[in-house]
Amino acid sequence: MSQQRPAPTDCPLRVTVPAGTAAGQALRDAGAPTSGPDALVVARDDGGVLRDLTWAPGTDTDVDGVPASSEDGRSVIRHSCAHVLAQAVQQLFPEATLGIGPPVTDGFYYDFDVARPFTQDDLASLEKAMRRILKAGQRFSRRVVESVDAARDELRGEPYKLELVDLKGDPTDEWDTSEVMEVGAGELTVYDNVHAHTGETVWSDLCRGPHVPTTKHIPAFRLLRTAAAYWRGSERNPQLQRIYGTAWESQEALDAHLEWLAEAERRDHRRLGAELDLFSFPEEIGSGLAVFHPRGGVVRRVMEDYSRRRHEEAGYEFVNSPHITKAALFETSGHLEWYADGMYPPMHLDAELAEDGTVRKPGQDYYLKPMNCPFHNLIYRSRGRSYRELPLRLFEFGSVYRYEKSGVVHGLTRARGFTQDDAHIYCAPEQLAGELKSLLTFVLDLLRDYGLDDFYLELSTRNEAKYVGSDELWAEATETLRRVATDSGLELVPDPGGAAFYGPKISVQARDALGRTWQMSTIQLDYGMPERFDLEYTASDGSKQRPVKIHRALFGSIERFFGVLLEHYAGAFPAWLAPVQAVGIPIADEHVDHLQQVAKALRSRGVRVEVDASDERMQKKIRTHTTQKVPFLLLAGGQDVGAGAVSFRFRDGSQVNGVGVDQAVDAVVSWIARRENASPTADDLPLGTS
RNA sequence: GCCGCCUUAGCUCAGUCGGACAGAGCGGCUCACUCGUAAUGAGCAGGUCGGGGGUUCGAUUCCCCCAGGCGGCUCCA
Repeated sequence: MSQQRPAPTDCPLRVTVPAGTAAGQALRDAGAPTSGPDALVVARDDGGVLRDLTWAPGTDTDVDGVPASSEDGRSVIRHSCAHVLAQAVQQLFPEATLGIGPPVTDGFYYDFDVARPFTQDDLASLEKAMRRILKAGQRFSRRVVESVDAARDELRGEPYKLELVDLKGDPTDEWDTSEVMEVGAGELTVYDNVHAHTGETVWSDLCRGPHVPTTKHIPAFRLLRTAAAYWRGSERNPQLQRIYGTAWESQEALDAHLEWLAEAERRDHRRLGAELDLFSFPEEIGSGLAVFHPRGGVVRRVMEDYSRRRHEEAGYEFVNSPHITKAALFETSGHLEWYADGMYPPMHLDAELAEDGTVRKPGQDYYLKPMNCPFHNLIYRSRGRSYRELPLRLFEFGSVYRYEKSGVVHGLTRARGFTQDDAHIYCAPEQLAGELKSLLTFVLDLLRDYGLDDFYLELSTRNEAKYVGSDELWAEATETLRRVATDSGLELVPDPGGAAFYGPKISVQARDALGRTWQMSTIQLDYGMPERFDLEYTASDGSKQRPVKIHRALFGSIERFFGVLLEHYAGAFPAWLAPVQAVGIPIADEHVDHLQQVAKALRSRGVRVEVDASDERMQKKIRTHTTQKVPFLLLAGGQDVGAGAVSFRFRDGSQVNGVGVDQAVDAVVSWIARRENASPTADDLPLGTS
């Protein structure tokens, strides 16, 4: 079921390039491919820097050829393709000025300042113009600009490029120009696109490079969509018009990528949610607020039940807290100070006016909760705590509401109301490392039980503009998390500035069946909240001590996790989670009773089973329940009834006929009980024909 | 929040360059068929063309506002 993007290849070819010889020449002499998906597009020098193939080292240098089909090769193709796009845009829209045009994961974009936004039709004409450019075989020719002033002069019609030139000289600016591969590090370079025959420069762009030798080395591309984007990523800046595209080393690779995109669209949880009758977002309720239908509700309940059980086994205690609270609680926690923008506005209650209209009683602001943790602090504080109680692990499926900006709401994965599987662990400082370690193991094990098994970790560190607490505590907390993360042996990716205001966090990123990554669990360290709420415990020596708090969500949000699993499984949930686990399909009416008996036996053992007694034809029923992704279809006709048997049909179309009813029931029940995440097929269900 | 696009039956979508009873497939319901592994046939019902305002003799169609959605940007406790 898993479908991945076209895999990059790597077929390194290393040669020694003699001083003064072009790297491309040396590689060609060594027999490097010059056409096809493995054709070299650039070279990597012995310092790891990517160079144009025309680059000629000053001394003898070892270089690697970089094939088009490698990750680096693809990036270069995409970057060059972005240039071709920009050239096409300025051909068709001469007034357009240029922003930046870097390669990104699976593609590239280029930003333009244009009089009117691009339309779909524009994309079609731009693709046409780009094909003409590719066909013309323009050469990408690197040129070092003598001075910053010369560059300014050359770029006088390009205000955004000028800004980049000026920024380059300003090391205090936080905008990293190298990241977007636009302006060179030590010097300013321009790439001229040179006509294949006349040698005339057709178009130029300020750019670090490197680039493919000629536009013929961009074998396949597609423009995908248009969007607006703020210049240099800040909403204080003007919005430019961005065009996204993708480019690949071959038509086949492009086609595979487009097919991957189409598969992602087919799996979109919003689409599957409607098709499988799982949930919806009624307009009447409001943006980002879902209702779960019976079938979605079952899946959710099973997900939650299993999680509950595992948490109980791991020493968690279950608590509950209300959805709204007076403002004071979020003043204490700091939410109103730091995150009021993300909260629904308050309800003002209980105010009373006197006869003359003056306020007699001021009233209170009540807020919908965006987080559960302040409530759990109150539970902790409800009585004195002993060190013997620690770690105290409080767990809640807590519904929270966050006023997400209208443009970011997205199905179940970014909602305004959702349920966190939220736990807060209060422990003594010396328990912290051990608790974090077992916590990470617990989290990963549980995610694996739901069928996700490809992880990496992200360490989010302090956002200097938004934090509370002392430097020492942050440093200590961050170091502790880093150690636990490193010890896990998983890949660790830094996320500077990504922490919440009260502490650093580790997040578990999971890759799904399409290779996409999702942030799942978060483990957050918090010294600040215990202080704000003045939480204490009595230590063994009778002294009062401050506990450390760990915030931890495993699914993150139930809704989001539901959406991720739905896409991961393309709607074909594992049998233990499937809303309907088995459907009985009679060949004719006279076989219904037999299947009702089978269904009764299954139901008595906890299986969610239905019998389709409608007067559709059997073939139609098979189709219906296959498209509904039911894992076990149990057919019965005259032969089965006569033999006291049923015939299995699975999602993949495989079948096992004439299985005795007892054996069939046992097989289904045990498959579900084992929580097998694969779809059952004739091959892996142990069924003998009776 | 910002930019662009979109909203026609439960779902997916035609259609109306401002003019006649707004169409199809799927789904639903009814009837017939009783069938061995992905769509049996026939009939019926179902739409204030997202909501409000404006322009016009006339608006589903043009304009404005609002809501909801989509793609991005920004944001993301």
